[in-house]
Amino acid sequence: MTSPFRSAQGRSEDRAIKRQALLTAAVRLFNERGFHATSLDEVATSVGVTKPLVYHYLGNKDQVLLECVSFGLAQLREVAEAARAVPGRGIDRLKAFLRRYAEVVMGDFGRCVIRTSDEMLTADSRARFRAAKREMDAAMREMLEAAVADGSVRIADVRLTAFTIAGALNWSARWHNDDAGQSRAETARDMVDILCAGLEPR
Amino acid sequence: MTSPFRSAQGRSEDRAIKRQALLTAAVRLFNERGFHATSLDEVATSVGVTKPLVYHYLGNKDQVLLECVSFGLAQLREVAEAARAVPGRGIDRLKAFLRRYAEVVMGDFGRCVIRTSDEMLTADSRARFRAAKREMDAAMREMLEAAVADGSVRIADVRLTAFTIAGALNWSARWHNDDAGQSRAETARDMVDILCAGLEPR
DNA sequence: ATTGACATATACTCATGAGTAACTCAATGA
DNA sequence: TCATTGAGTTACTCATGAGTATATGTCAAT
Repeated sequence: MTSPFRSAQGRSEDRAIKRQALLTAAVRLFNERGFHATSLDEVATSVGVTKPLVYHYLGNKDQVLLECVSFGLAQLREVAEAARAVPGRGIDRLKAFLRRYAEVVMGDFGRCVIRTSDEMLTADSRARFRAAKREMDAAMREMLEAAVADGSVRIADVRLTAFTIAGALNWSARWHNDDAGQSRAETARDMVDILCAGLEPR
Repeated sequence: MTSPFRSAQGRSEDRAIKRQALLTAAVRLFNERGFHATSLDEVATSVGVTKPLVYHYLGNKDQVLLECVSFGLAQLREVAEAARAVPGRGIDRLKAFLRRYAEVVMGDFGRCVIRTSDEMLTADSRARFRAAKREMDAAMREMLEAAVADGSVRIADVRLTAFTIAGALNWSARWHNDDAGQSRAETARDMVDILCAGLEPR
């Protein structure tokens, strides 16, 4: 039982929870209807509050979107981080990375990263968005190169292979449906197997 | 030299040319700035005319977009048609199809197909758009199944493989740049090799 | 009790962009 | 030569949605 008199900390936790609820509502609507077709009014209403509150917690529409994609990109960064610690050969780390990458991309914030294209953001936010995406791309290439280096895969063109694999996984953000067919984890596993079948040396 | 007195046919050719010019201008801007961020005013101005003329030739904004994606999907349909006539094993037809598919997807109208998501269209147009996309998906699966049938590839899950390959190729619509790096044809060829390496039986 | 900080709402402003009415002008055809 | 048609324009209407000014209530600390 918590006391009804919330401490300063309690209040700021409260605020963080509300913030997150608003952010999640926003990202869901963005994914469902598209960013431009979603008004902040709708975001607010979907949580039972009014628009100015969205500005209070999250700022203007551009900032809301930036926050959503930043969150998604942070999840992807964590996935890369975690994959580096996986034991085994390069390809094992790579596969672990790709699987978890795909799982994130099928989630709310990951989907938003994929569906958001640069022109939706202001010049400022756009620069940060692109930088974070480049970082992910670099992480993917590094992992490919490490696997090449330890001989667990054979790759002619790392850059193109990275784009190809990323594209295949990213696209699941468009078609995967949680309520039908395989789960995210199953889908991710199978896609990764399909993609990596051609990488292992014969 | 054509006569300055254009015949009825000449005039309707003229009209078709102008129509196409407007459509191309529209698709380029949609790709560059995004559909919602592009006004029909800008489309008109980019060709040196005024907005009502766009309505005169192409109809409302939804119809313009539908026309763009229909054109892109028609190109893809042609590609599928042509690939069926390619001689050789199933995998040869498949590879020919995928290469040309990728090339289309890196072009103006193909890119627009990829970048357009359902919610941008009215319910009516959306239905037609989805139907055409399903048709393409079916074509891709058919080609995979044919290659499985004649033993030139081994595939565990045709549906998922189709999504995976399509995703990898579709994504090039997002990153490929005509003015830098490899040409469309080179890029397409190399992506297809990467993707098919894992399909051929060992 | 009083003050101040924060949460939340009402009720606006303002810009933008879709879509249209209505006009002009030129060529075509009877 | 006059009527018709189609190309193209100007100058609007109208809805929507981003963003804000300002009011109100509520809690916590003094």
